[in-house]
Amino acid sequence: MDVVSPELNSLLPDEIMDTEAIAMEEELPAEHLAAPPQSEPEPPQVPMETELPEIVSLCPATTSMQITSTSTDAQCSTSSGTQLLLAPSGLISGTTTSAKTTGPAVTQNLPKISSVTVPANHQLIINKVSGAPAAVGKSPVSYFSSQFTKKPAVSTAGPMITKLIITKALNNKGLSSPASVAPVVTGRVVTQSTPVTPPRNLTIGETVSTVPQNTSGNSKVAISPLKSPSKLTVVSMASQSPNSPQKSVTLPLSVALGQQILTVQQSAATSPAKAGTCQSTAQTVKPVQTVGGVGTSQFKTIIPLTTPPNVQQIQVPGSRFHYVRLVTATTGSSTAQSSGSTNTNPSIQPAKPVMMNAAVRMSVPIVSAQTIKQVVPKPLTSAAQVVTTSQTPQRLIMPATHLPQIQPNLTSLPPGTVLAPAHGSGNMGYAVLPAPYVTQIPQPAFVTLTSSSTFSTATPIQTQARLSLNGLSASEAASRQRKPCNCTRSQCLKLYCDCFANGEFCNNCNCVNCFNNLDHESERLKAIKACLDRNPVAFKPKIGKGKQGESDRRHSKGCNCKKSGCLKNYCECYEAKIMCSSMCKCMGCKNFEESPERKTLMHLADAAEVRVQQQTAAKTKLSSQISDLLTRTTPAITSGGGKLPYTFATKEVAEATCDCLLEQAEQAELTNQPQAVAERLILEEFGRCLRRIISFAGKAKTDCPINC
DNA sequence: GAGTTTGAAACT
DNA sequence: CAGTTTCAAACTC
Repeated sequence: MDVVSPELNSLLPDEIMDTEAIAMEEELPAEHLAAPPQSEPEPPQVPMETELPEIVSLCPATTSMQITSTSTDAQCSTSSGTQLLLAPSGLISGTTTSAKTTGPAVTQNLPKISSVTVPANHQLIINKVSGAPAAVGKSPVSYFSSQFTKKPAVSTAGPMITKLIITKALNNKGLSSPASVAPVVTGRVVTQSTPVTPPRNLTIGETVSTVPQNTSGNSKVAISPLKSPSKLTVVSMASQSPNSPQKSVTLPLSVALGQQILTVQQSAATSPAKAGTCQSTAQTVKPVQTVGGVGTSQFKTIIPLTTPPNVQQIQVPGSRFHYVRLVTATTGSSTAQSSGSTNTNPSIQPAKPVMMNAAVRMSVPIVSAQTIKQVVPKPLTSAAQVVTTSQTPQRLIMPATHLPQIQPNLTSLPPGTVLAPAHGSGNMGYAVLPAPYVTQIPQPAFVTLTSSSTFSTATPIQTQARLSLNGLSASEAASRQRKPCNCTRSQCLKLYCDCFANGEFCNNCNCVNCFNNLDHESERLKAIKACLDRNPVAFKPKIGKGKQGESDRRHSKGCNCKKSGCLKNYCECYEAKIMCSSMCKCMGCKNFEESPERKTLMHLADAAEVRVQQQTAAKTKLSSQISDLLTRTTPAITSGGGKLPYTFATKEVAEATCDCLLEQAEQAELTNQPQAVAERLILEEFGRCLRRIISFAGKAKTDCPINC
């Protein structure tokens, strides 16, 4: 599968990138769109992902549109009749049957879609379908359905841009394990389009095993068009014919989630011939986990959930992530959720049962956008295994119960919002995790994605990608992890709480009576809903990212400072390192371009930063000098079997040591350390110098046994 | 670390 | 929508 490089992706038109510019649901007339050319024969298999010469965006105003992919190289195939159901919000689900299969909660009231990538040789027809799934929301739901229709392949040259989508049809029905969960991964897919070139770097190994049951491939893909993720790409729509034996698919998918890029590879015990095709199969889903990487990186964990038969979701956290949803097709009769029942669009067919079982791990280190690195295979053995490692910011996907109520506001949820199926009830439930203020909060993150089928021994491939986040380098992002909150009264369920506001569970915080955790999911959901009721964009990033870079960043709402002059961190603009704008209602603002106070502050900050860098460099240099001197100095004095240690304390070494001590003293002074602390630091530094000298002395002794 | 200041969020 | 209160972070001592 070919994916477009991040650079190319960044060049995409804003219309495509900016989901806000695309209003789907609300702006569209209620009337149905023309029925998709359902009659048009579908090839048994449809390329799962294609290279598109151009990016297709779904325009809100259009009642009916047809998107055609002219690219070749389709790698994934879907069975005929495969449809994409596009939730207004940009969630996209594919199904071969009807709107029934569409998870109501997912497709409902999600107004924006940025773009869709259609399998090569196929046309994507998008229709608006009115009618609310009975079980779903309070208000009638209108949504769009799309259908892939085969189209003549057109060869294309040069890099193509493909937008994200990872899809998997899931269905628990017929599976032995009711608790199985279908993992859903979503994100922007970025692939490099060289047809021949295998996907690089990030890979999600996904093994899929088919089930003999009636599991014609139905795959739904729910994609959140959240702001940043504006680029949405439907990558895979796979369906497998019911009769086809177990087919496996090795399917590389590149997925860029927000700024994060990762390549997804599906592999199944399949014949090579089948490679490159995406097949939806009955699968049981393994718990999905995202594992955070190292050090400061942020990792997220998805906890295995019991899910309702047809809905599986996974969220890939991380700021610019969109929630992706893998929806299991339901058996036509039972589940049928409502969306189908009310559907007036004749083109929509009942969904076929699909089951899926997979474990997914994602590893997406965020670093440089241009850099995509390494793939490290890491098999997952236990379906129930929940992996998580590191320390800090964790993002958990957890079961929730009342999401339908929140659904209408899904579009307001920030990237990274987590939707997870609820336990028990047949109703769709989600845990909603709003994402961070993207532009404000660095998200050092390593997300590991791995998916493997339960029945397959194929080794999942773990990949990593490094992408820049909000213009921050990896080190910056890592160094600016969110602070633990100290909430005492809000139960961490109000926007006062940074954790909550950023869509994260409290972890290692100092809060009191915290409800922002797995144990209080219902309260948390209510709180989220309340926040969204008050402000539909409560979880959206406050600082918009300018098209041209940082200079265009501005506070969406503006500050309201009165006493701080907007030159303290009380001011959200100043805190975000942006200048106040006309949006602000501040008084006595000094946070503007020509402000002398601001310039002074900036200079001081710069000077301080330079100072720190100089000190670090000086210390490093001195250390290296000491080491160098110790290695080069060869005193003539020897004793017995070797040189006496003190003979290494030459004048140069002594001077360098003194420099180190002075440097340490200076640092202590600069940081206003008490004298006692300063003395201790100096002594410790001296100890380190001595150890180094002794170490080299010992080394020299052993290194030159002849002379010594 | 305790107390104060500040402005966003929440409430009326 | 404006005024007030609540809240937690930022800041000061």
